[in-house]
Amino acid sequence: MRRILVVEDDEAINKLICMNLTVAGYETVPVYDGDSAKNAIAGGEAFDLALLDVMLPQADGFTLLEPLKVCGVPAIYLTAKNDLESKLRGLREGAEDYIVKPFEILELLVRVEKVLARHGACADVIPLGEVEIHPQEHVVLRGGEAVPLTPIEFELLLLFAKNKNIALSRERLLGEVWGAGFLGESRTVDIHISQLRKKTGLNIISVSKIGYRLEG
Amino acid sequence: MRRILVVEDDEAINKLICMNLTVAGYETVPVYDGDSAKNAIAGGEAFDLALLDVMLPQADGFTLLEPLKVCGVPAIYLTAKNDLESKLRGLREGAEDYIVKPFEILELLVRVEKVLARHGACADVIPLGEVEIHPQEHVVLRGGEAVPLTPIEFELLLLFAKNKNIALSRERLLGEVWGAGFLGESRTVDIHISQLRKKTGLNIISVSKIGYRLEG
DNA sequence: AGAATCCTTACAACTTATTTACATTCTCTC
DNA sequence: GAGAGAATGTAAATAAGTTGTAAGGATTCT
Repeated sequence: MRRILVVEDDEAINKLICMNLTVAGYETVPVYDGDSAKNAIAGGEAFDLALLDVMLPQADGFTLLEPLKVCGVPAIYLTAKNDLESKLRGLREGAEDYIVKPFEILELLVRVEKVLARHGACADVIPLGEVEIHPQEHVVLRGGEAVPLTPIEFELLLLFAKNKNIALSRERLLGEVWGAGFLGESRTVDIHISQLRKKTGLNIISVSKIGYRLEG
Repeated sequence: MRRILVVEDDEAINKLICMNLTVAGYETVPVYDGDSAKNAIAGGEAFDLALLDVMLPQADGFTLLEPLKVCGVPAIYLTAKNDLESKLRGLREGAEDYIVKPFEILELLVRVEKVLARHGACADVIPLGEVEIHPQEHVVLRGGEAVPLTPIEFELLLLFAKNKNIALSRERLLGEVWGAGFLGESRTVDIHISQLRKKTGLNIISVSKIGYRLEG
């Protein structure tokens, strides 16, 4: 799910925006002044997009562009004034788009959609401690280094990542990774788990008589 | 120098736009109705951007989007009416931006600049290490030397270039390069990959059981 | 007809999966 | 808490499956 930072001091407008974005299927993080916005950005939470009011208490919208750029988060400006100069400044300094209030909420949604589509390709990582899974690339990194995983190992890891801290039975693992029709009664699952542990260093715990659980 | 197609039936506005773009250092091609626009687009002249009035004699602006998309030319819509529905339609169907008349010429210039900056990287040349793809000219260079690629090889390469570092399944490759209805179950994809590797020297990695990934 | 391109076949080289086997750890009862 | 028995960990061997690529025949384009 895409996370959108909404920086807007007018509470009513902020809520309106967040509500509509939520309905449209986005996760929103509302923030009401420049400093809180800075903290949110610096705080390590990864956002896919920021909506920025230009006129803010404390830091104004423009000063937020720089830290956002560093993190690779695109921004759309909102402003009450149809002021050419501030439009130009925003766009020139790296904002992806600019919308003048009062705006139609639908137009906002479409512009959000477009900006996300343009930036979309790169926002797909599952972090797991020092390990990162990149499903699109079909690549797993450990401390920045690529870990060579076989197809079954990759599928297994993905399944564990999606069910962190949940015990998965051998039957379930066989069913989801190998497919329904697996015959040979054996220790197959255990061997692959062993390999996964060795290669990724992840804390995959055996749950006696049941199966395994990824702790994290 | 960037070439911009200006499609606008109002002669005064068209001239105004062209003049300003020219001063800003662009080459402009003014056109005054939908059919002439279609001809210009089909005529093989490569444009870097199109400014499209929505309300045109003959073809309306929307019908021009499709041929532009095929050639990879981004578009900005211009319209006299602040009409939400047409805005949404334009953006959804692939326009890069939308400007409502009367607009400040400076804002137009900045938005043109931004769209060109976004497309600049991918429209003309796609660099891939010592290999360069020129999509418009349908040419691939390796260390300055032309590499003779067959049509399928070229399409494959383009798809990989657009999805650098993303694992593409054989099914996806077959679907996008060969078209939906490909029957013969076979090793066809692998053979063409093999050729591509040999001809371009690119690092196309096999992703076991899945397909291939271009690393770069 | 000639040339280019594409697909299939075929087999070698390589990668991955499973089994076997034994060491180790865990669990549960007494 | 000790010990028997069951469950798990894992190395190595074997089996199964995938991929690389050369060669040849079919098809289309010129």
